[in-house]
Amino acid sequence: MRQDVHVADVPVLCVSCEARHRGVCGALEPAQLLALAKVSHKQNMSEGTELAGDATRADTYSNVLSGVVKLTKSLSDGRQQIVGLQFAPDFLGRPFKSENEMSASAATDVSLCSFPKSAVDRMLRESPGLEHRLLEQTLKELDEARLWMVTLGRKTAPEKVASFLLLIARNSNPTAARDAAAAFDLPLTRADIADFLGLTIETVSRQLTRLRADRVIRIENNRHVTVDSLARLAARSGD
Amino acid sequence: MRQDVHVADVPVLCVSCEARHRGVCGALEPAQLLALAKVSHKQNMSEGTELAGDATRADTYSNVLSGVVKLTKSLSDGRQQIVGLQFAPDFLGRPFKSENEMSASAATDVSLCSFPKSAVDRMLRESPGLEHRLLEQTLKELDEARLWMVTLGRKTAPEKVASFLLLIARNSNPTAARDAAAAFDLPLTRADIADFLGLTIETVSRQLTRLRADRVIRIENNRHVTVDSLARLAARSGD
DNA sequence: CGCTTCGTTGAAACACGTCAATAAGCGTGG
DNA sequence: CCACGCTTATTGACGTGTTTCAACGAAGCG
Repeated sequence: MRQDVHVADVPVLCVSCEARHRGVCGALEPAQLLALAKVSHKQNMSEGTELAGDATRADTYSNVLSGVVKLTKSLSDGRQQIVGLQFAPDFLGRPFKSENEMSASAATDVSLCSFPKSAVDRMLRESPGLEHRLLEQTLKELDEARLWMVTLGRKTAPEKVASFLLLIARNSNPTAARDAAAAFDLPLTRADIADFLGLTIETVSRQLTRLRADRVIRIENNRHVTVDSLARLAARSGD
Repeated sequence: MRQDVHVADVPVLCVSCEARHRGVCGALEPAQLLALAKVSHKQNMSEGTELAGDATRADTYSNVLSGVVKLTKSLSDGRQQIVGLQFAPDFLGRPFKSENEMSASAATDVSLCSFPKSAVDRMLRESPGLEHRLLEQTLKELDEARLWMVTLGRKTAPEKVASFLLLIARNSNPTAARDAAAAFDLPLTRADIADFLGLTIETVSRQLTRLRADRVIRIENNRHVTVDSLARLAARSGD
């Protein structure tokens, strides 16, 4: 049985919030949670909304409550690379810097819980537990980023697409067995997938049809993917 | 004037150590530094030494005092990707995990200051300042990793090689002006550069000779590089 | 029902990889 | 100091996976 704080102590906003358990808010004392809830607000953004621009002033942090946020970096001539995907209950924002160094936008419809940067920064100074949670998430993201660097640098197009599908499959059902089946909606358009994998739209499309022709996946309505054997998909992911 | 702790309070080992100023040790109280120094030891490793294997037990952390450490990940068929380079005074090791998830090896001759994992983990729990430093370094590494993802995913071979040279140039002289000249030794072999850029040795070599033919760089003894104008090099790096 | 966006498919171009030979650097020992 | 062998780097010719360019199809939306 989980020892939970008495519900009466928990702000309404936070009662059923995932971030209070698995996210950074879990590190806060009831009093702190209350203080933070007073200045935070939930907001729903629709697909495509720009949440933060590259090199713009960042004055809020957020928790992702649902949906997927993509972190993007661009070269001057317009080439883009998605450098991270944030799922619930990930924390969004770069502590200790006042400028964003990448742009964040809603890959799907998302709902966020946003806080003024200053309030969180203050708590960060007062509450080591919060900083600890943040360190753990940051280390997790660093691990993921480095893992993806292998995909970007050393995998072939077929392997890249398989790796991407596996990533989404695992994220949409973290507890699924290694050799189970899976079904999920792709949170990204073909263009986004291409930007995430360092490929072109056309190559992504070709690899998807190839996986479909080989009966590794089925696709309905362009977005819904069914995988009968994750193991068979994993066998094509290179690692 | 820097307010420094009286030298008498500082362990001999640490007196002239860069990590005490710019590295994580700067967060420690004199007493903690002393305690840590008792269980730490300096060691010199020659080029090529394996410092930590993928999926092996990690029981020490280290500070890089000099030289360059490369962090590598491999696919099952032997393809390799360097996912990070650590320079002095970077901290080496993955807190909160007992297994390494990548291999670390000495790209050049390196000297390290190593500590038992348990001792640092204890201090981490007691000293929020240490965890803060670690969070800042981790965030810095995450920024760098994501920046490099753009290089891996979206840049051409000529741009990749130019980006690499810029990275090394900036790291060997962080204060150099944007349009200054630079001269440095490459800390990596061509094979390592290829593994860092997601290219083959041959392509790296060709791009280097092309930069040389275009008089952007000069190379002596395969390792020593001279750049007359960093701006001209940067113009070829894509961003 | 047309318009627009998104995805698929094909043919051709090209950047990078592969394979193979040569050259250069470097430590070792005569 | 040069000869030798070994490793590392360069260069060339060729092959191919991915991109590019272009046309077409499908789905969403006013």
